[in-house]
Amino acid sequence: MDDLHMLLPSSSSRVSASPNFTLNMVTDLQTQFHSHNVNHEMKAADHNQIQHSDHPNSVYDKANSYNSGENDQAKSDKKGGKKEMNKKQRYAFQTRSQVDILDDGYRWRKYGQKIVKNSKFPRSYYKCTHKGCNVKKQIQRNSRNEEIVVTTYEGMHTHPTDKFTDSFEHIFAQMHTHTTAL
DNA sequence: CGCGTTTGACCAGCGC
DNA sequence: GCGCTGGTCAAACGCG
Repeated sequence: MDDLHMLLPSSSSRVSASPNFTLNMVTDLQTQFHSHNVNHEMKAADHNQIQHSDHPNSVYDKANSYNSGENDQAKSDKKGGKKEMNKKQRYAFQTRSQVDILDDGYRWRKYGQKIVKNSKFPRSYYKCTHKGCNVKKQIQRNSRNEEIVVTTYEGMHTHPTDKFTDSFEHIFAQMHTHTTAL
């Protein structure tokens, strides 16, 4: 669990020259961890644990019954009858950043924002804009620590990143250097 | 003009 | 059944 609480020092998240660079590191790291089988993958259960560590009455408890798959399908499914849910892969991680928007190499379109209970900050909902890719993510700032941004990914991208093709090793090395446990 | 954001409305699930 | 809450839609709007 410790390795899931990957936080960048705020100083490195505030690289003024290229703020996106560090943020890219954070999000892409998760992907890389996944592909490297280092067990940094976080699923719904882990996700809840994380939230529980911050909010015993986490609103994320409902995440386990999360019901949205492909949007159009989900919509018709809702009308025609419910299906089993809980099938979508969800990955959550926390980053320490001054900005909410993590540029992870994919293009996202914001489709909603909600005030959620137990949080001072609104939760933002994004969809991947790539054609045929239904990945979503939620971004929410931790109400107890404003520096911490919780990002929840749902689904797997069906396409490579639009950018960020630089050598990851360099970034990965830096990430290890800056990673701290909660 | 195309794409992304904002924001109020709507809907479904859940607890009481 | 009702109200609360979270998630999504979609029209209006902004920006390059």
